[in-house]
Amino acid sequence: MTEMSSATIADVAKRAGVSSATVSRVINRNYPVATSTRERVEAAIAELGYVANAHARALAGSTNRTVGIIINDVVDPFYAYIARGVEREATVHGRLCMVCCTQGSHEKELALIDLLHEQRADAVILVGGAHEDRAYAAEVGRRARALHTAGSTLVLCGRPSLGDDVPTKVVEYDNEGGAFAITDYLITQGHRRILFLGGPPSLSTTIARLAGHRRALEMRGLAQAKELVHTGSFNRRFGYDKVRALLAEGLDFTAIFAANDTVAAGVMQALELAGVSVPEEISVVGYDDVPVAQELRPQLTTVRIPLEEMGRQAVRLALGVAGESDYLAPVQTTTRVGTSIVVRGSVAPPR
Amino acid sequence: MTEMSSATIADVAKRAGVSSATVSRVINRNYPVATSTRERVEAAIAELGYVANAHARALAGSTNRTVGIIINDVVDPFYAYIARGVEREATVHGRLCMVCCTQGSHEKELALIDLLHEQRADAVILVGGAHEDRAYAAEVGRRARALHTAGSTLVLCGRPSLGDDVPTKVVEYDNEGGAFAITDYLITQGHRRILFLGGPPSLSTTIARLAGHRRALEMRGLAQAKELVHTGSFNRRFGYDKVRALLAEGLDFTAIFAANDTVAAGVMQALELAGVSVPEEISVVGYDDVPVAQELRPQLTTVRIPLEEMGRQAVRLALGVAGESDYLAPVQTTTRVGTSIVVRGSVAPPR
DNA sequence: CGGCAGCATGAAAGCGCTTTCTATCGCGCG
DNA sequence: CGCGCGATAGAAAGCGCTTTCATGCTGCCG
Repeated sequence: MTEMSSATIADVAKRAGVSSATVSRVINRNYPVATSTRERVEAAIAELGYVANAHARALAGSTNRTVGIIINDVVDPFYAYIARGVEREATVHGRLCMVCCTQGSHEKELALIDLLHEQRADAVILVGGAHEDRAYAAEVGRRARALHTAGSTLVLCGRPSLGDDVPTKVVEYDNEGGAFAITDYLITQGHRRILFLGGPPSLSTTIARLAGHRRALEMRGLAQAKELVHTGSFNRRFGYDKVRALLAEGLDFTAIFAANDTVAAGVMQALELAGVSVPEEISVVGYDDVPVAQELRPQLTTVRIPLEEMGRQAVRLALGVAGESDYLAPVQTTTRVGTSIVVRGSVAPPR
Repeated sequence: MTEMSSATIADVAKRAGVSSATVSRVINRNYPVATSTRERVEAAIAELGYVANAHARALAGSTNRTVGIIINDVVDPFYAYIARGVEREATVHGRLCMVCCTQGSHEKELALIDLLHEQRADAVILVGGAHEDRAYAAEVGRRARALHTAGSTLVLCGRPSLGDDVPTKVVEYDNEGGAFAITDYLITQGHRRILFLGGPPSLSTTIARLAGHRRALEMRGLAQAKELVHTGSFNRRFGYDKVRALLAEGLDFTAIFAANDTVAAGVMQALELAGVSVPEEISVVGYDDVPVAQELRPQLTTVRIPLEEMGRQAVRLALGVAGESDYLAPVQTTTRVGTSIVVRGSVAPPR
């Protein structure tokens, strides 16, 4: 309590009158130690306020008992829910969780993978859609291999695989299917002219959602009007601005499929301001089912993604936790979770 | 790339035909190395895909270049914004950020402080109000001392100091002042019977907000009606249920001061359902100014806390980043950030 | 009563780095 | 021409732990 630097295992050993090996065994409970000795050691630990040094441990042993997660932004609920799943599942497996944010920068993302590798994280979980970019993908691939060589795992969570020759694990959700389902829902409600709004055009997430949307239109024999697709970004502002502009220019549509709930919130605000009632005049749907969907009035019909579950799956996959009956199966490398529509009050048949 | 375990500094040294000391110096740039040698070493590093081992480094050197933050829940915006500040400021100072969640459990919180201590984090930041509990406070104090002894720092962020004899640093916000200000605002608008709703009664946060509320009432010479104070919890459900109940029982009030924005959201929902218009019939205010405040209709008048800034300050304080001109001042140990009212549309004079 | 399981403990070799402390080389200066 | 010094590089000692291997001891069987 009074010394300026922490007690080491050797200090504890001296105080308890044993060797450091014995102290280590008491701490790790991985080897029989006489009860009396154990008690003496435990007393010494308490008296000295000894706290093990995780680095020395990681160096001597092998694993650091840590998992890393790389996301865009902790404040964004989409990422926050996944992070929560990762954190909780990591805790279940006795791991600490290092959360890193890229703020959307590829460079930072790559640097963070390296940093987490240096920390010898048991797993590095990369969350969120990826932009199409060969050079970038190659860099990620290189790091996946390095991690693999070092006995760790890169998990892609919510983005497509890098190919069979890159040693990653992946947790997917049915992005395309959700978009298909909700578009089809809109169509069965009678909508024919549906505005697709938002999402960075080169992001895998946007591409998949748009693909599902188009497939539904095609299946119902509807033409895909070019003027009805406006990609851009995932923020609220985009939804707001775009709807105001499109309304002003008099574009004809009866429903809006916002690429995510945040965009939908902007859309609803613009509609409110323009005096357009939802769902009577215009129907609106979103994607993700984050809390804002339930704050909106009317509440938003959207596609639910089991975000927290994805986070949990990512760490299970990485840590190789056995699934149901796969003790003979090859190591599992991909998990896919489903999406589902959540019907609330923002959709009605067109007038 | 093909070997199964990672390359070490010794491998790099051998490949470059130098000693490991030289490799270390090339990596750390903290000692002159001839250009030709440097280039040879760098080439070897690239060829081998060498990645430093942060544990060996932390063990040999001293700091782990890591800060830990302990919060209730990543998904809660109150914590998420603080976490964002911590993460960003940590990044600025070249630190990695370990985020841990307690889910409200004291035991888990204490265990996490220990875990972060084991990881030799440069700082451990404990976020959020604290329950009054002497035994618990003593445990936290013990850990603060242990951390201090080990050369690290425990930072209390948004909770009161443990006393001068406990070596912590603290980042406060003017909790009481914000509550005072917003209550006074309500009073100057003409409200006399203000319902105070929510917040765990033994939580420091609730206590401070309630104190500010009471001080404002007193200052205006208003009696504090006992039936107008209902503490409980910080969740939406509480606000919803309580308002429904109180409305049913016919309690007389013209404004509601929700202990935080989340409770206010529940309050607004209950009011909406009961057909009570806000702010015409009842005015509502909240606390925190998290995003939901702007989603509500009408938008919520509330107290803004510079959450992200608090997170940043916590890191700066812990890392001892020099403030303005304090190179002669004693080490700074407390920072206090202000709160301010944000006026939106949820308040009007009573009828 | 001797010897040999078998349990409890200790000694010591690393784990992969950083960092003194030395050693070497070439050169300028007296 | 010899000496000392600056500029580089290497040797080696840890950092605090885990783990293998060796050892001492108790006690039981023959």
